[in-house]
Amino acid sequence: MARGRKVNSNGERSKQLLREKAIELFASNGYYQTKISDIVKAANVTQPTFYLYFDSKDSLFIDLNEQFQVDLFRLFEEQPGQNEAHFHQVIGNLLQYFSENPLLTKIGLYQSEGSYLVKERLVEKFEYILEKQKQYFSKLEQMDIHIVSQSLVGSIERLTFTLLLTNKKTVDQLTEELLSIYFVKDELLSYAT
Amino acid sequence: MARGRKVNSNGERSKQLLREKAIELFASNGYYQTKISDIVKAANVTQPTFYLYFDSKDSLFIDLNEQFQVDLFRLFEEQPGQNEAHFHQVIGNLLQYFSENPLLTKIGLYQSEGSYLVKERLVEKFEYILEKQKQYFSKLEQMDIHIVSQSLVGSIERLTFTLLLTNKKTVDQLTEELLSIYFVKDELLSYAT
Amino acid sequence: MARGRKVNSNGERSKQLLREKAIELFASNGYYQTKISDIVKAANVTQPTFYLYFDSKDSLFIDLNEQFQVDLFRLFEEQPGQNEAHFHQVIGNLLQYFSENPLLTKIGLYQSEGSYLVKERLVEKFEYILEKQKQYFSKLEQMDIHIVSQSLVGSIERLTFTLLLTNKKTVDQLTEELLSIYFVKDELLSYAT
Amino acid sequence: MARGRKVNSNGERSKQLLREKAIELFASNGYYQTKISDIVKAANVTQPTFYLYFDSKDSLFIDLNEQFQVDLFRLFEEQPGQNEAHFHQVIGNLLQYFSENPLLTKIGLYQSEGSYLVKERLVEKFEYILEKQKQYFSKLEQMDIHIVSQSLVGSIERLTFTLLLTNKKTVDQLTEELLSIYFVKDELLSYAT
DNA sequence: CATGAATGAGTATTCATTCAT
DNA sequence: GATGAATGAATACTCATTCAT
Repeated sequence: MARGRKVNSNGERSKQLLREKAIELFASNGYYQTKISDIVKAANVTQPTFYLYFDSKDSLFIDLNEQFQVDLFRLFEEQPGQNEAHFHQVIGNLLQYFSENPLLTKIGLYQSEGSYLVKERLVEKFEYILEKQKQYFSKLEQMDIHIVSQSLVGSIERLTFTLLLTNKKTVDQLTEELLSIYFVKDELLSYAT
Repeated sequence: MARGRKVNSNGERSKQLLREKAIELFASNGYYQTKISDIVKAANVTQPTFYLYFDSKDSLFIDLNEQFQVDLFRLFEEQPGQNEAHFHQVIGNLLQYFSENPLLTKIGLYQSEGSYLVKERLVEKFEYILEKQKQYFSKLEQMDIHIVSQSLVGSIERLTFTLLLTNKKTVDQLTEELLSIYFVKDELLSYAT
Repeated sequence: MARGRKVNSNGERSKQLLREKAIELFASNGYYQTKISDIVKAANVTQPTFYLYFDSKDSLFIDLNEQFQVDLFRLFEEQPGQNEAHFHQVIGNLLQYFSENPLLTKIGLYQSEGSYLVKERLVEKFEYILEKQKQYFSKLEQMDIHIVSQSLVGSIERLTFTLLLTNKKTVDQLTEELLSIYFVKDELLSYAT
Repeated sequence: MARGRKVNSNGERSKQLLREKAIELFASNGYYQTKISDIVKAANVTQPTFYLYFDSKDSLFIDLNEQFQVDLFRLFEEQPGQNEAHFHQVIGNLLQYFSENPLLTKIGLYQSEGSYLVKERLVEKFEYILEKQKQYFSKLEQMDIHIVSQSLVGSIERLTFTLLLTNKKTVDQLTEELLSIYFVKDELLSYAT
């Protein structure tokens, strides 16, 4: 191919394309098995073009992770009222975001070596919320909130990857199921007896 | 310079040593960031020695994973009686094994790209057991067994890595907690009401 | 994004600016460590603009060297009279030029791979002059004119870079000193005895 | 070529060969125009072999320069007696070393960016010696020792490259000539009168 | 049994240069 | 006159693997 500018080329578009292809490849193959050469091949440009828009393979990966984290924790900021409905909403929002951003989620929650930090932060968020919800769910009172939070994050992670991102279950289905595992309301429990 | 067999050297010992060092390094650094040169350095032998005992980096890694899987699923074979105590025991056995084999567990459940297969198999095992236990836990009847199993595996994985392998909680503590999250017995529920 | 001619832009000015920045950078960092991107960044234009005025990095560098050489050897053309004062003047002129064009001097005498040719030509010039001055300096008669010329060029080069271009000594000081090293007049020598 | 050890191969020999070829290439082409690929081609090995023995292109270059400097300044340590003959000897030793190590000299005195430091140190050495020799050479008394030293180093450098390393003049010839330029003894001067 | 020595095949990154606008 | 966008060709360096001893 001749050197120089392509006909109809547009920088922002190229950058976006590279970013998208990188997300796809990182998500499915992981960091180490995704080569710059793969990314540029997928975007139909040459290697120097990659470096026109990104500093390095590493910095791009970090960028993607940061975007994921910013998006994710913004979900916790919108606090409506600390009532019993809150939990339902938080989990729903999380799953909704994962479902809308499956590739970024795979990267940020799976592939990244820093994903454990994200999950730790999630655990903290849940602990905070659970503490406040104790009153509504008597079951919680006899349990270790920290352990429950960790378990919950584990559940969310797994359900997301195996059932949500594979489109086997919907956000709503999983939200309901998670709630009924973790937050059987007292009244509900009584029905069982 | 001197070459050939070291004094006091012993094939089986070298192999074992290499294997141990490989496990340590794979567990803490992952597959891609563990180099053969690191392994042999840690075992104090040279690179060709590695190939004397293992076919390749990859095959050793696969070996380790297979060992983990064999160990793991043997735990499910010892079926005492399909009573209600069974579940408690299965989870206890699993956590016990993880706790006794932390490095192999990290490799087989985390670092390996094939770990998702292991977890799928775990899910199946749990589904099978859960189906049988339905009678003892009325709560289960209204839930999707597959989802519960997936969630349970997620919980186990996370609690194992964050609380068990870090020695923050004991096998018993986590087993209890897991049971009370997932299998509140009917009688227990009635206490809450 | 906006493209095309800048307001207030002027071709000759851009070319001059690029040239100046190139001289600065080549002088301080050398040929290989000066990138086109550095030059255009310093001149606040884009890379294609560079190629609007210069054929290539190499050709610009060659240009600069040629300018240096033309300037330099023009100094030898103005031959007033072949008297004993001539030498003093030639050296003074040289140092004066170096002092007034420090960057070009660094490039033409140091950084360029062709600088050895310049110095060879300088040596020849000095040989020619020295030959004629032999009569005035008996000391020269017993010496190898070629070697003395080479040595003189070495001295000039070094004193220029370490003392003249660093402003530690003036043109006059160095001229005097060089003359007293190389051309102790016979009368002066006799004073010493 | 097949992988693995070559017949009759010997590490020390390979390293030495690489070093020699590197010296040759750095000396004639300079740092930037000498590629690792050139060096290994000349030594008839592959690129990884280079890294078996050297850390990097840069570190090898630095190594060579350090060797040169150590060698060089060792010459100043053997101080026989601080008499008038000393100077003659020091210059002779220097030129002798240069003549015996032409390639390393080219690298250490020319090609290296740190060569200016070496020359500064040489200047200091000469200043020190000159100061002590003042008594023997009345000519020196009226001159600036620092300038004379700088000039001397310039002369030595130039004569070395143009006449000594090209085998146009011998160590002795150049030593004599340098001495007669810089250190016409008082008695000698009187002959001229 | 084990080592010293070497290599094939990558792999990220850089830089001068060029085309389309 | 000048820019945005892109590329060809390097280039240093790495790593798993293998041969000869």
